[in-house]
Amino acid sequence: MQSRTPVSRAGRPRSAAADAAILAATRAALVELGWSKLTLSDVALRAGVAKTTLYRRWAGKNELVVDAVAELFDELALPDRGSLAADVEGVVLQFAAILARPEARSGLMAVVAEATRDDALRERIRGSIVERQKRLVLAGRARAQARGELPADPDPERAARTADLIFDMVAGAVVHRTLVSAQPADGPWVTALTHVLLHGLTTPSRPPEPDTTATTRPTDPPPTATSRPTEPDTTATSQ
Amino acid sequence: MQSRTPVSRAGRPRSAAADAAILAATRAALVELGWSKLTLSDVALRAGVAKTTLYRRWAGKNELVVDAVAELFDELALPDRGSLAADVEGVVLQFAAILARPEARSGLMAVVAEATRDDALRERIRGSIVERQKRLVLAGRARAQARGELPADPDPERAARTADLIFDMVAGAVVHRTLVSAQPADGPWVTALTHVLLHGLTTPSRPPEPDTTATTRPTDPPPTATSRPTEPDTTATSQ
DNA sequence: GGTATTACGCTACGAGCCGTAGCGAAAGCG
DNA sequence: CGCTTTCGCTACGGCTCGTAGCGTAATACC
Repeated sequence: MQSRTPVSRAGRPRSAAADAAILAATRAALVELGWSKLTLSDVALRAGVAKTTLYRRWAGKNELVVDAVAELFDELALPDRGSLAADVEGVVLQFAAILARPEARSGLMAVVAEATRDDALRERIRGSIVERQKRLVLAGRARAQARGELPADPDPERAARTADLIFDMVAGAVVHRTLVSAQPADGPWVTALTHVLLHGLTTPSRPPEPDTTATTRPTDPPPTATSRPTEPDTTATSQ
Repeated sequence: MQSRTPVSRAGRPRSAAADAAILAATRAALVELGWSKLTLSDVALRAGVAKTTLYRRWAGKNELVVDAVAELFDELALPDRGSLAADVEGVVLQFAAILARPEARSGLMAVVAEATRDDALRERIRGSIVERQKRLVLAGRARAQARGELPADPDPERAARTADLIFDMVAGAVVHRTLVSAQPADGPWVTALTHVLLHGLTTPSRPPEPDTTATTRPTDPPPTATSRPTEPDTTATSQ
């Protein structure tokens, strides 16, 4: 992550256990305190190490949190559910489950925000998280093309752009739904997302569901579980 | 925003000019310093007001930045370009232009990150920014349905969910593209996004070069010369 | 086993920001 | 003209930051 051991140098080696303890303590602190109230002194205390040890390994809060959050996304895997739509839904649900965890929510968005003014940090995020998970898109596309569900794209560069687009759409939608709209990315929502992604808005929803009532009505996902918290907000200032 | 004036109370009224100066100063500070290094003392200095005045109007950094950023999004408008695809592209390009501004980038994501641990702040964001701009989705859908480009949805609740989904997909994709992938949401990209949104991945966008000019008409930008903004980066990972 | 080298824990420190309190003065309202 | 509220200013305790210095612990090399 932050230390690549070129060869074994002389002297006392760094404790790998301390690394794990620090990253775990960082996630715990993110859960309890969130980004802005998280202090490195507190993380050091939780991890049972000295504050100076933290500064010897990470340049600051940003880099530490990136590494702590990146570990969360390594558990993503591409299931084989038999169809492209099912595969997409499976991955999106996994991604949503990770984003439902508070340490991922506050940590990820905060470092992304910081990365807008720090090129090195942004590259760290891209290398540690984004590029590492783009494999899911590539594998899913390849499998779907093998199944004949997606047209093969002979142009490799164009295919790369499409993969980037898919990643931005899927990851962005889940993040926005979870963090901004503050609603769960649950089964029905993921189904609707997948449908738009594969067939677009102009194609009516899937026809299964030998209905009980509708004639023209395309089936729709069951009603969402959680209702919306409609909180009045005073907005008055324009300019 | 933070104070709704029920009626004109007695006493010296708050300076509206100070409000504008403070919000402008906040945006300027966001550009120069970013979120984490922004201090309220600095904002007060830039705005030419006392620090205590800031605290009399806003509870803290979070609320101040939300209001400062919210003003940026009020300039969004739905153009009438004659077709749904063109309308969508127009709005998305406007949104991308706003997100290209550094004060929007760092400020918006930072408050979203903070909102993960602050329900009141999240509602403030939703009320001040998100819900206020969802009108674009509703208006665009209505116009497209009037044109016959989209099927009308008789179920209002289902229509609302679809509008939410569209908003999450579009806003999320632009945000992810701009802030995480760190690539411009420019014309070609927006065109591809719009195509997937309307027709899905299973519909091939442009056949691999059947003839000279593409068949699909409205606003068809050339395939572009694949600008790769690969930026050099140190990624000097630690000792 | 001895020595060099590095990591670690601990303490202490100046610097900066936070958020609040108190004061006198200024600016509208009736 | 009083009354009420805001404004600018100063000051303050409290907190966190990031670094320096020191003695100690753990390993590699000879």
